[in-house]
Amino acid sequence: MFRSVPANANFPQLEEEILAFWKEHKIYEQSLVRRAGSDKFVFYEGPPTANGMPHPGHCLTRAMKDLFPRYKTMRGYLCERKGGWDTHGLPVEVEVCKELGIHSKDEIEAYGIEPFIQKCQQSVWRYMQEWERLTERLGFWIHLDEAYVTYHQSYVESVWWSLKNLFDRDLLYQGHKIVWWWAQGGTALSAGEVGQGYREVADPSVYVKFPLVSDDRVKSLGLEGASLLVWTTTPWTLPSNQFAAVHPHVKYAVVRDTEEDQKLILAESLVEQVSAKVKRDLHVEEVISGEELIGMRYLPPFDCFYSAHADEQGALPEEDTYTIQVPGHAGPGITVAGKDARRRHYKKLNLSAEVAEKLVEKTSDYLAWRVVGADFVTVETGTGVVHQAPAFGEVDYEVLSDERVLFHIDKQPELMHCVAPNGCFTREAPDYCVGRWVKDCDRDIIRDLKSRGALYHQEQYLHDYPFCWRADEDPLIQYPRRSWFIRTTQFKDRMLENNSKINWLPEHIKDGRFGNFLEANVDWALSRERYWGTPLPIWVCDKTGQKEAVAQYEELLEKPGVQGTEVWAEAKKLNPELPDDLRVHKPYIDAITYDSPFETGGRMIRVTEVIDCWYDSGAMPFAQWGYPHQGREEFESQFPADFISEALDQTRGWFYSQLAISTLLFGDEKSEVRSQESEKEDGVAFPHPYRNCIVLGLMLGEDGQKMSKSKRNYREPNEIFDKYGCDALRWYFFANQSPWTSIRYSEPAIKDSIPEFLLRLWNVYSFFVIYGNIDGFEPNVAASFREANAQLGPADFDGSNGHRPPRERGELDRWVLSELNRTIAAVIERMDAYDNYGACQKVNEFVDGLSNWYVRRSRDRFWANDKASPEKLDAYWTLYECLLTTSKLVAPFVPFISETLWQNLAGVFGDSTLESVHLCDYPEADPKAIDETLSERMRLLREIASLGRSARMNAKLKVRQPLAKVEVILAETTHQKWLEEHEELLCDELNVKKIEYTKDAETYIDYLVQPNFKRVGPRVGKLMPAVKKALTAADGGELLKQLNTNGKVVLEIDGQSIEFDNEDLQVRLQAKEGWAAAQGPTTVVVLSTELTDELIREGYARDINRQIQDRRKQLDCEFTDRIEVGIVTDSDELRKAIEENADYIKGETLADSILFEALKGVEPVECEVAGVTVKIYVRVK
RNA sequence: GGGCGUAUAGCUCAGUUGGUUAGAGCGCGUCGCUGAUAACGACGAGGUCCCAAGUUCGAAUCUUGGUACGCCCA
Repeated sequence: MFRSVPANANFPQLEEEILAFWKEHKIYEQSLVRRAGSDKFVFYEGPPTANGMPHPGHCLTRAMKDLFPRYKTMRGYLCERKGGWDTHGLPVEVEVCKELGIHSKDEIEAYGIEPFIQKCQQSVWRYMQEWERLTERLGFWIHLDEAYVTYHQSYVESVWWSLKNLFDRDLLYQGHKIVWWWAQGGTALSAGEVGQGYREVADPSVYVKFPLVSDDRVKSLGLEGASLLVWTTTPWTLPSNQFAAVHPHVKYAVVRDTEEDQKLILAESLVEQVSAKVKRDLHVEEVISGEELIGMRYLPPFDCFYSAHADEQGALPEEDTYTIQVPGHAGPGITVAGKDARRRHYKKLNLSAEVAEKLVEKTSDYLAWRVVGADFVTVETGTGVVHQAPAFGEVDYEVLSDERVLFHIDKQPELMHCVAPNGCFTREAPDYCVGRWVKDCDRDIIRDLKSRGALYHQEQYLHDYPFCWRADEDPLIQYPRRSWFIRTTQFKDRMLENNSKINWLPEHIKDGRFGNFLEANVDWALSRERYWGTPLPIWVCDKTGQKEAVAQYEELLEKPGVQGTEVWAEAKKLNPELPDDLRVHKPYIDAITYDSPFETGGRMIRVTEVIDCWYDSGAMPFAQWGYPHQGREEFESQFPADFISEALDQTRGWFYSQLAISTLLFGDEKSEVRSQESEKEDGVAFPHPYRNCIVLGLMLGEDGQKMSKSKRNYREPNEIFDKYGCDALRWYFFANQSPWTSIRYSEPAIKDSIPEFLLRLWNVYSFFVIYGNIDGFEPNVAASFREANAQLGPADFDGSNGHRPPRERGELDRWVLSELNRTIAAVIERMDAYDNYGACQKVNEFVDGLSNWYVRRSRDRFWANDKASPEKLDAYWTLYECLLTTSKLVAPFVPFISETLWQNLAGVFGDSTLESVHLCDYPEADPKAIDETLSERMRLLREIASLGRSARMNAKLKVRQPLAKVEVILAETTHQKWLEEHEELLCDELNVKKIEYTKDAETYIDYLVQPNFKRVGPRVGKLMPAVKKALTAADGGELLKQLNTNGKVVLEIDGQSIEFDNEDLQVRLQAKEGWAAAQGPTTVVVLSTELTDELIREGYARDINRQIQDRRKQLDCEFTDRIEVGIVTDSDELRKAIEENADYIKGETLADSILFEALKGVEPVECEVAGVTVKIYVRVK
């Protein structure tokens, strides 16, 4: 006996039971043990941060991360799943600050870095339990107890190792980063913070003359005495000017201002605008292309640095590439682009060959105060000539960086500026500015320019400008900070190559968002002037400034003259609870110093910075194992990942950090680690660190807006689990849309998963169990296998009692088994392509067919009285196999309901079967079971039935009314004979007496012959419309006749004779007016609507039958209760109908007798049948 | 301002290499079934495939330009 199935499935409750079962029986662990030694399928968990509550978006990610490992495990792979937590970074600090009610770095330091760090460490786990519970409840199988944690010492040391590797290869360097700077508070602001502080303000906007230096080139172009007209909205940055930028492909006009008798250079398209502003005529004398201006020198408006450096030149390398030695490093040195760098730079700017050639061939150039080309220059406002102060603009700084790489590394343009970190001018600035807040000096600077005649025009300019979000009177400025960088740009090509081998889903990420991002790669600004993060493991000599990197805490302790370890020791003594991992963090690590190897008496002191927490996450492929200090074997066997999946926002986050780090560390011949992939014959180590990546869309709230707690536009995941269950949620994620569409959270849609799929499957299962139990269908008695751990594949039942091989079973059984196997094949094909959506559609179609065709058409067999009839047993065995296999098929998608099914259906075998469906192998399609012809035939049969119903509907003839016959016209008669053999089924389905396949179809229909566009189109090209017209105009029946006798049709079209064979033509059928008919593309069904009295009476009998059944239900009859019926009616016709069909009614309703009188002591029901009122009495015996 | 994506039925979404009746579910309407039954099924109505131009014998699909929305960056 199967366990009886509850009438109302309570999915959430069933799921809780399954969860308990999994836990108790360690099913996940067992699923791994079973695959020990199998090929690996490597999955990486992108670490979430547990310092916020999980929301439905996280459910999607975690469900997707669960699906493929489960699938691959069932397919025979060993897929270990190590959890992970991201723990460092600014968001954690911000949380703690909120809690402490403090903001600035000063306040943090006043509070004390030590307690602050400790608070950060605790805060990281605040919502840990919620996350763990969510993970478990979702059925996400992953090892949480062995999760990697980014602040753990082993993890930190692994990161250190990688950084030392980069440092030693000179891939880690110090440079400037332009940040949004709150000068009054002395701190940089994150993008998020800056974003909060924008408001509209009016700033002075000035047009300033930069006179050209009269060298030969300027003279030869007749530009002597001309000035560049430069525009800026930040006058205070003018003293720090280093370059003027033009767009190479913008036309610049040389204009004469007659009033001033002065030549000016500005973008041609802006001449009119500027002229209107200054209310003067500007006479265009000449127009030249921007690229011709490149390289011209000018006098900057202030002489803060000019006199001292104006004549300085740097060498432009003549070699394509050259090698430099890294100070303090032995070895071959590193290769740097020389002339190649210039070629690349000018190519990017799209310069004409001639100009580019000249620039590339130059051997030296001035370091500053030159015109440079830049493609960001626009001609919407200003003058088209842009003042460049690289210290105070990120874009400007990039110009400087670009310029630097053109020069020989010995002497490159340096960053020049005259503003201190407190936002006040330094002594290099003009006297009247020194020591004053920069913005306060704008007016004096303008006055100065005016007095010297350098100012051309001035106005107010309205724009959005950021202010500090906690001191809203303080404008932010962009300001350079010393920062550590990783030379990722040197690896751009390798990263692109690596990227090109990754299978991105959706595909457009590869060359779109991610590819573009890689193309625009800039060096990774690694350091953060913060507290809670992996400390940058670089120690600096206080005498010489020389540096070295350290890869391990142990290594540090072994340094000569090491001091400062007592700081940690004391803290630990004071508070023994302190996690040991903190010793590699600030402030303890900062205390550790040692003797300098570079100069006697020097001390090595750690730099103060921590690193970007994205680096932590990107280091996860090796750091999760503590590699290389430990876990070497694990890393090597778990790299690269076969599969990862995160949301779109990780493109510049985890997807990038992993790829960059992996390419830098393992992407080059010199790197010590070779991935498994590199053993392959082509020697290419790519792709790593991941081969397949599903990029999930962002999940929006119910209103289409971003999910937010305050808007309450989504439900807590737990509410969904409790209400609908997690299978419903999972199925909604997997089966409703491709995973990369940004999906709008929709509670009704989640709810719909239940009737649409889960309940449908459940009902079939429940049907099977109910009747299987009634009939005593017991596969355990019949089964011949005795092997332990059986998975109940089809072969296991061969030779069982009452079990016949499918080929001996009826057609419907063979059909559903064929569909089952086709589905298996399709699902595997889709899932191997990481297409869960396609797979789910296939599953859904099958379950629908199983429920709405197989079970429905098999009811008679299940209800047959003879419990031992072979047909009945066939039905049970077939349905049993379908359900068992389906439970395996859907196990990765809906792990709970599938487990419930399995445990009951396979449970009858006790210990000889696997105790969980998740331990089973995924089903394999049996090609022998697939019968495509049968599939096609059944599809046609169902289509005819559907058309028949449609025709009935149109003729308003309900199915309960029997009809004499229907006629079916097929355009394509291949399967007609087969269909004729299934007349009974169709008759039953459509409630008609006879089906006829009409020969002289033209009574009912017209033939419409159309070309097969796909075939004929390429052949006839432009004649296509004429062909279509000719075929439509011709007599379709005639064409068909020709086609049937000659195998071809020849038509004369536009003077050309064109031949069509069978496949070139498509025949459509069009029902003629006046018939109760319905048409499909190739089929028409016509009803014979004439009703005889006899047929009408049979319809009445069916109505009566229905009323009695209804009464049975009202009376809560058992399926097997027998009854007595009394019917009271005035209608002779109805009485006759009942008499004629008494056997039918008795059989259907289990009535022993039908009397035409009231039954004593029985409450009648009144209803209307045949247009008259009838009283029906039902007595249960 | 730049990059990427999205736009298809009232709603949520599919739509293969361009091929001539554009699909599903929900909702709505009509009906059926009544031994899966507080379920279930069938049938139907519902579409300017965002707009415009182009390529093509043929465009939801390809190209260009717009519009709206979203994300990322500035």
